[in-house]
Order: sequence, then C-alpha cells, then structure tokens
Amino acid sequence: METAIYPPEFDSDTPLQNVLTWRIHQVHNRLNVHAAKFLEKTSGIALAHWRVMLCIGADGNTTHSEIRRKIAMDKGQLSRCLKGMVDEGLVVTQEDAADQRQQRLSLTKKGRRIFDKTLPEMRKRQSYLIGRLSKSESRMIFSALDKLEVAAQNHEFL
Amino acid sequence: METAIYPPEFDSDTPLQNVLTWRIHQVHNRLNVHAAKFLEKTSGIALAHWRVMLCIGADGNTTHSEIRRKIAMDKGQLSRCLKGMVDEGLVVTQEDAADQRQQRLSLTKKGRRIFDKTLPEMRKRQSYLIGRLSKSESRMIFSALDKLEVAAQNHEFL
DNA sequence: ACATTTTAGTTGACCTATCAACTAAACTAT
DNA sequence: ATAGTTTAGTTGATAGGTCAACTAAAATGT
Repeated sequence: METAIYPPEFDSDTPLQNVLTWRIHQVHNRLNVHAAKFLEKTSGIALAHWRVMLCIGADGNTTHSEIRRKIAMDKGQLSRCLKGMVDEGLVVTQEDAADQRQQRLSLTKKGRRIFDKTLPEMRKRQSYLIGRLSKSESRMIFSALDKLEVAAQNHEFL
Repeated sequence: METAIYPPEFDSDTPLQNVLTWRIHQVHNRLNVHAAKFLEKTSGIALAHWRVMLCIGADGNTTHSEIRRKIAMDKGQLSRCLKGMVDEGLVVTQEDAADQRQQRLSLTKKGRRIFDKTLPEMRKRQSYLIGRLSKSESRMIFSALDKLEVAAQNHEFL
C-alpha cells in the first residue's frame, strides 16, 4: 500500500488541519504568543525587541541594514523599533566615521544585562520546544522549512 | 557519533537560521506573501477572505462561532472580515430562526463561483509546496507542528 | 568635477491584528 | 417568572505591520 496520509489535499471532507500552510500559520501564532508571554515573564521585553537584540548581539556594533539582512524586517518598522529601544535605554547609536549615512548600534549596559539574562532563558525554551520532537522530526522540520522557503520564493509557481 | 546538527542551540556563533521558532516565523511570512500574490492572481481575493470562505465552504450555512472554532480567529476581526465579504457580495447572512443571536452564513452565487475557481488552484499550490518535500519531510513536518502547537499551549514551560 | 544612481535611514499614511467594552438573546437555577 | 450567567456578535481603542515618499550621504560613470 503506497498511499500515505500526506500529501493532504484539502476539500470539504479534509479539515483545514491538513493544509500545510494553514498549520504553519496556526502554530506560528501560538508560538509567538508563547514567546511573548515567556519574554514578558523573564525580562519584560517585547518579542520584536528581543529579535533585534539578538541581531545586535552582545558584541554590538551593527547597523540597520545588517540587521535587516539578518531578519528581513521592514526598514520603517526597524527604525521605529530601534527608536523605542533607544528610548528604553537598551541601545545606543553612534555615528560611523567612515560612512555618515549609517549608525553603529550597540547594547547599553542595561541592554547587555537584559540580553545576558534573556539568552539562556530563550535557549532553554528552544531546547524545551525541540525536546518535544523526535530526532527525525527535528531534523526534518528544518529541512522542510528550508525547502518551503525556497518554494515560496521561486516564481515557478506564481 | 551521536551528535546531530539539531537540536540547535543558538548563540553568537549559531546564526538565527537555526532557531526553530525564528525559521517558522520567516517561512510563514514568505508563504503568506506567496499565498497572497497567488490569490491576487487567480481570483483577486484577500487571503483572510479565502480562509473564511474555506470555512464557510461550498455548502455554507455556518455561523461566526463555528468559523472561529475552526480557524481560531479573533471575533472582532472575523466580524469585520465578514462585513467586508458581504459588502463585496461574496457572502450573505440570514437570521437563524431558532437562535436570534446568531446568523447563518453562506456564499452568494458570486462567492460560490470564486470559491469553485479558487479551490482547485489552491489545491495545486498545496500540492506544489508539498511536492518539494521528501516523503519523510512532509510526514514529519505535520507531526512536528502538532507537537509544537501543544508545547506552545501547555503551560509547563511558562 | 559633476550628474546620476544607489544606499541608509526617517517619516507619514494606511491597513490589519488584538484586546476589551458593550448589547442582546438564550440558557440556568431557584 | 425572574435574576444571574453564558453565548453571539459588534464596535472602539490601540499596537504593530506594510508601503511609499522623502532627505542625505556615498558610490559610479563620463
């Protein structure tokens, strides 16, 4: 018998549960909610701030564009996000001597403290989540995501 | 040698690429963009409208709450979304004789026409996406997503 | 050297998502 | 029956995402 449960075709009989993009959408939302609550509890910072922090990293000295290359974030959004982080005293900007268009970004002492506190917690969370998966699930989900990302960007099917 | 590439711990050396929740976030965004463009091309309807349409289904006669149970959508959002769909002539509401609080929802002829045109296209897209994956990837990604969803909702790790 | 294009970042307009307050109908329990 | 609670859906306030216009600096090409 060759017939697998997947690939699932969806129709009135097959519930939305089996539509891959739909499942990703749902799970993504729930993980986001979870991450936001988790961050709220551990360090009180917003998810977007945390993601940007991760990009700046402990060493700092990044720029807007570098961050954007890493996390594919809208530049307006990033600009405002960083402004918020500067206001909260998490990040400092200093001008780049060589290129006056861009600013070098680093964490403040406070930002660094929060970063250092949050990183291990987020690692634990990551391990917890991955720990729920079997070996092959955790291997396959990464490669599947890679392929889906490519598939979504190829214009083959558009 | 037992060491696998995964589960990936993230730190300054391990790029964000290996953070599972991050990857899901990225891939989700790209799939969304792809889906929206695809729908734009095939039937000109919005992704949110399509999702709701799928819930109403060809047979129709659903209610707000039934849809919400299926797709875990905010009720305010759904209310406005449906209003838009009614304005566009995709959906009709009629009052439920037995329960005056709720409305029965169905597709209009126009809505039905778009639904019938879009469904096979979206199926093709789904098959295309799943087709990029190996058998075990497509099997494992579904089970992994299921487990992650549970993990994100359990308060074990919160 | 100077006109053109590219890159960096900011800002404004708009659109969607999320949360909470609200009205109204229906159920529940005394 | 009727007070209290639950369920259905609407609406408003607000935060966050997306797109495009804009300024300024740097790179490019003649």
